[in-house]
Amino acid sequence: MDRFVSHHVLRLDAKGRVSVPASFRAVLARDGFDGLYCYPALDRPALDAGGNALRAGIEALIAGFPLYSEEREQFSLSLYGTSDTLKIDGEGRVVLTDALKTHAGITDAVIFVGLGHKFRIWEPGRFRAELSEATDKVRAFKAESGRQVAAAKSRGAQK
Amino acid sequence: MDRFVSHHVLRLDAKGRVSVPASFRAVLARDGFDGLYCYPALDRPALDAGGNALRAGIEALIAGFPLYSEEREQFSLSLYGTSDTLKIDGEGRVVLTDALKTHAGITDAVIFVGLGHKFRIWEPGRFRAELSEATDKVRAFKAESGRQVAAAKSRGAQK
DNA sequence: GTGACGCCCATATTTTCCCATGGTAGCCCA
DNA sequence: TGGGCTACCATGGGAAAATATGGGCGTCAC
Repeated sequence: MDRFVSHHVLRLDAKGRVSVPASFRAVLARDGFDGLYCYPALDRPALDAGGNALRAGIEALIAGFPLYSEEREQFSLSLYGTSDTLKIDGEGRVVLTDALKTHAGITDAVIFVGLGHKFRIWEPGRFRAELSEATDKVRAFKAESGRQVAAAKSRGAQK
Repeated sequence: MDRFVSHHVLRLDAKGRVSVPASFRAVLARDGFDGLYCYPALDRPALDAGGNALRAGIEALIAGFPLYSEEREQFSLSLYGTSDTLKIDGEGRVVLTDALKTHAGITDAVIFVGLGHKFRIWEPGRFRAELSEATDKVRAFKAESGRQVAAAKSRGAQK
């Protein structure tokens, strides 16, 4: 497995620690990253997290802008400036910073959600809303492509 | 054989394990996938499952959207976030997660139905309902085609 | 001091691995 | 053709390993 998949609910303990799901840790280990690269998601109350692959992607994005350009400065600030590299303790747990927890509204439990090359950390209640919205979109997309295929076929048949 | 065909009813044991039908395991082995890629079917109370082929299809769908686009984020969330890569034990059994069982209403038995490149897992009662509905549709379609052919013939049209 | 943090150990589950058993389908040989 | 024989399959259960979680304690900064 080299992809983050599935989702897991985990609780924070009294010291604010959370276990990173074992399957996600396995992906991080394969990726050769010791720690957890984590930053607030740009446009939603959640956290993006991952290992080298995620970090390299961001680096590439920023490297795409010319040195000293305004965009580059802004992207660097917004992405690097708010990122943290969290330590993973011997038991596979991390401690989220206050800034991260505030951004996602996290208090005593979180959901880790695999997105393939990275994963996202949510406050459980907010996650459910987001998931059902995304699922509706995918369902609509599927229904739409079904109609297009049917239409293409009937055009072919008439021809 | 490199296609999932036929259907098999199997029971869950006290630990929640189910044997994957041997013929399906053979297809998975040929596909070179160690484990079972499984997720809730979008628009019915069943589970879709398969190996690399299935997984690659989903990956291709997601890769079709630009990185960081809203669609990509939502598709990843809904598809990867609800997928599981189940381990297959030495005897060819898997354990379905609670989320998967809930989606399909599975309690103590399931039916595996081959669909060619993937297969579907149902709670047996729901499958029977789905099957009879599908059969009615096919029957109606066949009757309708028959009428069209007859009509064409009566007009004297030739192929 | 005092609080935050890193590191270590404890423990209840859950999961994984291994071995056992009964049933069945196919096969071989008389 | 019929009677075993064998191989494989679905299923059951026990024991070992891994996981999530809780807590103790020393260190370092302030």
